Amino acid sequence: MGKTNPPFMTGVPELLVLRLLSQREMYGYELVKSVRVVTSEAISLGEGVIYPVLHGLEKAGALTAKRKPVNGRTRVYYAVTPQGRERLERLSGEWDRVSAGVDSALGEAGRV
Amino acid sequence: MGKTNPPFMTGVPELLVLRLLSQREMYGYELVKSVRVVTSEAISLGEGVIYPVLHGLEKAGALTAKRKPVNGRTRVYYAVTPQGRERLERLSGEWDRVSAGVDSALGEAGRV
DNA sequence: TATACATACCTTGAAGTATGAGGTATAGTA
DNA sequence: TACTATACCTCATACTTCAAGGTATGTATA
Repeated sequence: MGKTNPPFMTGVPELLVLRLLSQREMYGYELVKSVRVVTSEAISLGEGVIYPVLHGLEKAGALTAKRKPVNGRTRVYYAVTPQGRERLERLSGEWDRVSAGVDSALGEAGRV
Repeated sequence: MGKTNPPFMTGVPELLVLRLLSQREMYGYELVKSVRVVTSEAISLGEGVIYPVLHGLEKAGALTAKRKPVNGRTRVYYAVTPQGRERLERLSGEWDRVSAGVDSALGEAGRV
């Protein structure tokens, strides 16, 4: 259903999640809202995107999970591991390379 | 086999092809080399990427193809249609939105 | 002559991944 | 009572890049 493979989004959720968690621990639902805020509403990721990313990164050893009961509800807080930081730096570098390349191409010889 | 779904690349080949062809007609093999040049070697797209994109865009009405024999070899020159220009503008806007969002998130509160 | 490289087109299989919709459950509010 | 916000989760789908391999001609080199 829904449109898959939207342009330019591949890898973005993982990058944003790692970036946000590198600043402080957060739980999934919180990340969903934070992404909207830190991207100035430019990017909005649903829970169906965030949770699978979180689980995948935990499985890969980039994150650790910690369950905390708060107000009768359970929150799962995630923190970045050293491995996760390496991953963030690698991804971040990739992003810089690709975005610089595209911007360079778009900028060539004036705008359309 | 080969690594698929590389981060941040989804939609990039299409954007670059449309952008390059919006400046002048080119043929596939030429586009392969041009992409490397205009992205300052940051992005390199193989023929296995370029040709399918070209065929897809032609089928979608964004490009027109014109066969020209040159030095005994046949070249297929592609040109952007008005529809293709709309597509370029739409894609270009998407790129600006997403990249601004990511850069904003990466820039928040200092680098890692 | 033989060898290699550049040009120029093409197809195919594989594999990852963002998305919307749907599902469960509790707490607070109108 | 009903609705909204919080908070977790799964699933099917379909799209797309990529490497590798294939064909064929022209040109340069040994």
